[in-house]
Amino acid sequence: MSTPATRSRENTRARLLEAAAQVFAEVGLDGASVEAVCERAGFTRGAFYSNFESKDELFLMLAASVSEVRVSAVRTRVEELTAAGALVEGCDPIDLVQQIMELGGDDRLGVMLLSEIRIRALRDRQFGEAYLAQEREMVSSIAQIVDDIVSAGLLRLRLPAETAARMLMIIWEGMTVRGAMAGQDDAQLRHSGGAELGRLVQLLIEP
Amino acid sequence: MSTPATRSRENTRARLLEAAAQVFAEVGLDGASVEAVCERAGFTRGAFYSNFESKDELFLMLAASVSEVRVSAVRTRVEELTAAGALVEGCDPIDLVQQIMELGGDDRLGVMLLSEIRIRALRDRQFGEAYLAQEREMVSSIAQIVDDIVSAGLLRLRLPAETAARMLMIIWEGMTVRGAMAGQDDAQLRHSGGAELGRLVQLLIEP
DNA sequence: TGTATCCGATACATAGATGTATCGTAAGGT
DNA sequence: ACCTTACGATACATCTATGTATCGGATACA
Repeated sequence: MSTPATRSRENTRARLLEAAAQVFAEVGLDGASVEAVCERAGFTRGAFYSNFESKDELFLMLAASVSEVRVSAVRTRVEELTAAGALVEGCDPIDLVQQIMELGGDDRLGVMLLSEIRIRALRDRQFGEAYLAQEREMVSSIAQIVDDIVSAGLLRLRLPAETAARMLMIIWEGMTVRGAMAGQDDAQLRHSGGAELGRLVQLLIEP
Repeated sequence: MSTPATRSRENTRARLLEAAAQVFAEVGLDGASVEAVCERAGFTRGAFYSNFESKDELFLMLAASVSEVRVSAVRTRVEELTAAGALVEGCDPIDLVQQIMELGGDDRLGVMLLSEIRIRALRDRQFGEAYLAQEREMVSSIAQIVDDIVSAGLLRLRLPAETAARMLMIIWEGMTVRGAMAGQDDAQLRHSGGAELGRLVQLLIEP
């Protein structure tokens, strides 16, 4: 009766979104034909237009999904760490930051997809607002745990927590992107980016 | 005889390159048709294919030109500052960094074009190498002046100059991109980015 | 088993982009 | 003044993507 959203329909949409994530990452939004996405998902365009209005609508949904996943991943991780009492005397702040940063696409394709989203945010005013809003959420989640550590008296910052968190995010992004360019595999990518990030952390905290 | 590269031919190529810079920035490499570029330049596609082999070739030339301009702009500025003896006792390092960073496209379109180049660097291995190489040049130019300041005994760094320079570049890029997203006009863009950059500088130097 | 419905496949009409081949014209040499 | 060459415009053939309209089959329900 009231469409319980047929099981297989949801599945189709999910597969199309997944395929789109890959194809968009590989060749870009404009470079990707609807057909290419469908082919990757194992469908024809009939399935596509039955589920989405246009390539653009699909992209917006995908971007929203990616954002939501990233933000909530960071948030739950922060909550876990806080609840699990990881903020004890001997904890290594560099390690903590890396643990948080490692969530969220730092594989090669993930970086490319995020870049595609970022460039869309640059071109599309409205989309840009949403992108920045989502980023502020992430920053504030990170700032929160930083603040918790400071409040616990484990260390002191040379900057406001928000500012520090923003810098961490930007440096993290910059390093992952450059790592992906150097064609390193994912493990190295994580590691080399982490090294630089560690230096920034040492910079941020007061000895 | 030996084609002295007719005056008007060089001019045509320049106009096409300039138009391409605009159009690529606005709608992206894949989103831009050859025709759109030609129209912007006031030509038809006949002129285009008479001067370039493909859109891709044009893009590569444009990217090379942009890189070259940026690197040499920074380099000559560094030389100017060094030669002019700007590294005196009372100089403000924050100001210096901002002066250097302000060169190189920090207008809205410039940011978008650079992003387009960056994403290409992510997708194309060979191009990525070139991109990173060019960036290393910039970083080392910046590191040089930082080093000069340190050598002059005006201040001390908490990090190697190269690392500091890299962080400066990344933060600068991150801030300009986010500024452009917020839809600020160019002046504000420069300013808000500069503020954050200033904080990083204060972080980098030892009090 | 019959039937209604939903969903994805197929076929088609259309639009837009690409690249090439040809043409006209303006500049330069003799 | 004539001829040649260079350069950009025009016209055309091809290809690819898009979106829609229609069809076929599976599934749910009686």
